[in-house]
Amino acid sequence: MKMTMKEIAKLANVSQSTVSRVINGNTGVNEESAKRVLDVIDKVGFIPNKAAQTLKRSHSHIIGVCITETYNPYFIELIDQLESQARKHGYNILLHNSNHNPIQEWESVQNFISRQVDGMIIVPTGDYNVERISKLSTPSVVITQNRKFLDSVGLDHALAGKIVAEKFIHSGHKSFGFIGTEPDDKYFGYRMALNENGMKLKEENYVQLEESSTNNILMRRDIESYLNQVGNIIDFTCAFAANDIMALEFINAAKDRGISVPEDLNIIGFDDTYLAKIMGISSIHQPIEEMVTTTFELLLNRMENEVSSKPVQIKLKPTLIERNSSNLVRVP
Amino acid sequence: MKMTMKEIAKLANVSQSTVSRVINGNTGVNEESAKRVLDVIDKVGFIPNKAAQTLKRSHSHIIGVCITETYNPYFIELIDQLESQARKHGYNILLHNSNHNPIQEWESVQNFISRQVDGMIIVPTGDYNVERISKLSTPSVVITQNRKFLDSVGLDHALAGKIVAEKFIHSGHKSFGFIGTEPDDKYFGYRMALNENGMKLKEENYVQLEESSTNNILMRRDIESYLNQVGNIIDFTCAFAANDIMALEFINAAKDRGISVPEDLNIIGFDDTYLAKIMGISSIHQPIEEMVTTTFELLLNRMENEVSSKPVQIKLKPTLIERNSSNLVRVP
DNA sequence: TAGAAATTTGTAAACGCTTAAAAATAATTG
DNA sequence: CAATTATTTTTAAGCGTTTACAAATTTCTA
Repeated sequence: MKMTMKEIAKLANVSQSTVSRVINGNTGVNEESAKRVLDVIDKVGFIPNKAAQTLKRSHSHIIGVCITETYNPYFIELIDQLESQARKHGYNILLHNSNHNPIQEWESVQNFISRQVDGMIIVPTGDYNVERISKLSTPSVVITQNRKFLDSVGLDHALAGKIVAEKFIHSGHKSFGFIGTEPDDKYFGYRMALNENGMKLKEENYVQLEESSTNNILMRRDIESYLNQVGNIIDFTCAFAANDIMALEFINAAKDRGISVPEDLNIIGFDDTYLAKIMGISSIHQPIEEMVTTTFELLLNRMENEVSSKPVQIKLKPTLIERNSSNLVRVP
Repeated sequence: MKMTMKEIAKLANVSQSTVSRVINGNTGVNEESAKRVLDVIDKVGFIPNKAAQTLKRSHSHIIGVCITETYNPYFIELIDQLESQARKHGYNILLHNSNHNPIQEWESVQNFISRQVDGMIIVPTGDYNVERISKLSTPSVVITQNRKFLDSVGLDHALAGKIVAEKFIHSGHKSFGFIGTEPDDKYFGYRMALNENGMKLKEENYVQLEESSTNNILMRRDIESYLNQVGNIIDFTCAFAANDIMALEFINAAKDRGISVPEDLNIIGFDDTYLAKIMGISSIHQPIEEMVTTTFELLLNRMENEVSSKPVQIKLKPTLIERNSSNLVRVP
């Protein structure tokens, strides 16, 4: 049932190379024999073997994608964009999930190489592998904040922190919180902007979640334990959460203890996923479509033009989408 | 920089076939030459070309996965399981999204074939392509309710409907609603169980959403328009929603009009995604991990044993996870 | 209408690997 | 130690394409 070009050739009474020519756009093949070939092809249903094509042409039209998790809906929107834009450019996606594990990430990269991917798009687990990835001959771009070794596209997280800080200050808040895992650019940008405005982010107002609490049960547990620790008294009237899930979980946990949002507490999330949209949570918008478009521009450029210029770092501007959770009602 | 076996062979002073043997598990190759080869390999960093392997061995160790959408978080958990279980079995995932479009779905299948995938896992757009897929020589299994032409694994949706109906009846409800797109097995199972218990699902209590409202803005709009149509008077005290997003959106829309859940209205969703978990929505649990495990059992069996027995249909049992949204408080 | 030019077709090598079969080498045995 | 047998290595063909090059056919030109 699985046909090869050779058999098509025989059936159509032409040589294999003619069949090949017909398939790849007809250059210099007579109308009539082309038609004969096409007829045979669609009668017997021939589909060319891309493994052979890849071997011969030495490119696969596959792009390897490695992300770090799927729990955060942000990644889903990313996958979605990646898949559809790749298709638009004639590429397929080989999808891997590193689960934040650098070893798994490196294995994925090796796998990509062995599959002769034409390019890689990686949401890195950290800085562990980026340098050696940059040494590879396969072009890659990284979706994240600045990485010096590779083309990268990401959001200006520090600016995001600043925007949130200023929004809170402007609303009249005086005490501030932060909800997240390890301190990152968002956090530093936020804190710095507060300082610049004569405000302070107190140590004890950092609701720190375990890096590994990548699933909601653990995340909620971390939040509960914070709230217990402070005796259910939240010292801040507004907080910036490192992603929408955290924002939502915190809102829920607070609500269970009689603290309501936005009346007693303002919250701004991050990513602007559909979670935020559905639940009316203010959030920093990540322009995912634009990020992916840019990613492909960089990648296709390297792939098609074999350029080996200095890596370029693209930082997109965050915007604050205001919804109900940061509507000052009576807080300060 | 990209090495081939030939070059490794030269560097290690052996023939190509020896290199090949070393790579594929050493059978009948002398310790010493094996070591020499291995040394060269890890010095120069050789990674075998899988396109060539695929061509020669005529299998790719790739499984093609085609889903219908990514908006519903259910699919994400599915992708996640699919990817990790595939990897566990030594396969990679080529991911496509048909966006509910049968034409795109068929293109994906063709693409899979041309890439010599060893198997396909498909969440079908409907019945459009299943028959011709079953005619292909590549084994496939479909994740959905019963399909006669292919191995399939899915939940017993009718039973899910029945479980929900009985739960509502048992709680003392007298008037029932349904929120979903087109009528499906869930709906029929729900309605039938109601009838069997002397209850009725009124036509006007079917909150019908557009099939295409696959993104939240449209879904919310459909709900709003239903509520406006009935003058904000909801005639039912409990409703079964075809997925968790619909459940959540309906709860939010109702809440905005002063109808609160579970006090005035009980809601049970479907899929038991993390949305339901985070928001405390009762939901019919889809045992995704088990579904995927079963899927791989079926697929690997066909792939490895080349069996061509009758397609088997596996129907898993749904379970109701009760949370706050169906806690009877004062409704009937 | 012969010869040149243009078009169409076919032949064969190559892409990087695996593997059956042949060849070379080493180990065993009477 | 020659003959067998067992082990290790190499040779070469082939997987299904693409493509440079040569060969054949058609079309044009004087």
